[in-house]
Amino acid sequence: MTADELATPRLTRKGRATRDRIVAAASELMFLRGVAGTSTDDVQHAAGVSTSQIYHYFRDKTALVRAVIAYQTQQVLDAQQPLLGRLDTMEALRAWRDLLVDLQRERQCEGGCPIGSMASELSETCPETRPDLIEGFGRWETGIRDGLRAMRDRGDLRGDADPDELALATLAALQGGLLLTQVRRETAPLEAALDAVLGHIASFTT
Amino acid sequence: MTADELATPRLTRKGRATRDRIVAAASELMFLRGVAGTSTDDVQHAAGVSTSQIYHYFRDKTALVRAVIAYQTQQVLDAQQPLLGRLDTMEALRAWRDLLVDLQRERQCEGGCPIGSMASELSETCPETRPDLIEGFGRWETGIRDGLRAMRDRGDLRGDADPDELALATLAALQGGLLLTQVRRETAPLEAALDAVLGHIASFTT
DNA sequence: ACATGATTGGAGTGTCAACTCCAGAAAATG
DNA sequence: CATTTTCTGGAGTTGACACTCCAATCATGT
Repeated sequence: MTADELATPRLTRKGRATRDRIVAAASELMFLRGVAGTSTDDVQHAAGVSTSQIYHYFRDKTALVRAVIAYQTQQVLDAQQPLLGRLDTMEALRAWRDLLVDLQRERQCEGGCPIGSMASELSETCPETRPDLIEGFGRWETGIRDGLRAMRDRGDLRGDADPDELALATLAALQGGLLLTQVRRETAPLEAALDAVLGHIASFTT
Repeated sequence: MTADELATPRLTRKGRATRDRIVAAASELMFLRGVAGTSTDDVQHAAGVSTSQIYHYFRDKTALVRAVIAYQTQQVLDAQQPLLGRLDTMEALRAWRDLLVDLQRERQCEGGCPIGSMASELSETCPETRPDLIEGFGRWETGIRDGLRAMRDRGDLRGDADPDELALATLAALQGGLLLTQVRRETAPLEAALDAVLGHIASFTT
């Protein structure tokens, strides 16, 4: 029960397609230019729809933004699969690290993290989106945490390792690394951040 | 030679005071509501000046934003003194960690990092501010790095510890921790992030 | 086929934002 | 004191933005 279905109870196949096009176009624009930097007009043209359609499928811009957050969360998690689903060995963690670094390099270190950027922009200015952002981060954190828990349950991590805390620290390092990488346009910060936290996790291996 | 003097070569004492009031007011508003969420009108009222004064002291909104970045950088660094100037023992690092956590708690985890928030909002939408943001982060990073270098030079850190990389990782962990703390309105992410990176640094101690 | 409701196009509205202009007050300069 | 420059107030301009409205068109179920 995302915010989607509640807003528009009945959608024909065509309607859903149009709605999806709007969300996809809005997501790309908001990723590139920020939420405030993206007007509904921009979204219209990019999606090839008319003014009224956006307001037919979304109550207001905030509703659209919430749909964009859900969409980007899915995109981000999908881009990390299948690794994110099995982060239960140091090798998997290192491969995941490399994937994240490569992804940033591919896009010339531009844009940062889609979720992180929106979180920063919206946390204070648009409180109603905070639950969506928390959920997005939460799903990400869960992926990391489950792997670490498996490692500890299996005995690969010592008992004094706290998977929950380590997962949170890992997500934080990732976010901070992405932010600095975005500003400086080089992957060094992301690499340093992830290497440090992975090194820390490795120090708990048996 | 900051951007300040270049823009307005001659300032009387009164002029400088007015300019400072504008920057201080803009900084607070932009911290609370973001750059895009702060209009020049808002700044006017908060600073108690008239429309033309803002454009007398700043060529445009971007110039004002650049001044705000410089101001916030100074504020952030000052708030961490004198600790930031002497981060050359694990005790100092831990005290610094506690200070950062306390600062967040004091402001109810709202707002995140003044520099980090602006970096995220402006990196893509306003490229001309990126050098200012890089410099702000750079000064912060330097404070951390110098302490770690001193530790290694003194022999408190092993030779295989890379102070530059560790400093970068520390700043990244801090930024990511602040972002998650801002979204979730609790200090746990910041604590986890800093504890992890400090633990990692501690693993290099002799 | 027909009725119902979803879907679409596009003109229109009110608000608010950044920025300009100009003229007068205050301050520095010589 | 005279003059030059900085400083200030506020009205005005231009454009963009979120959002509304209404009429027309299509899809769907019976």
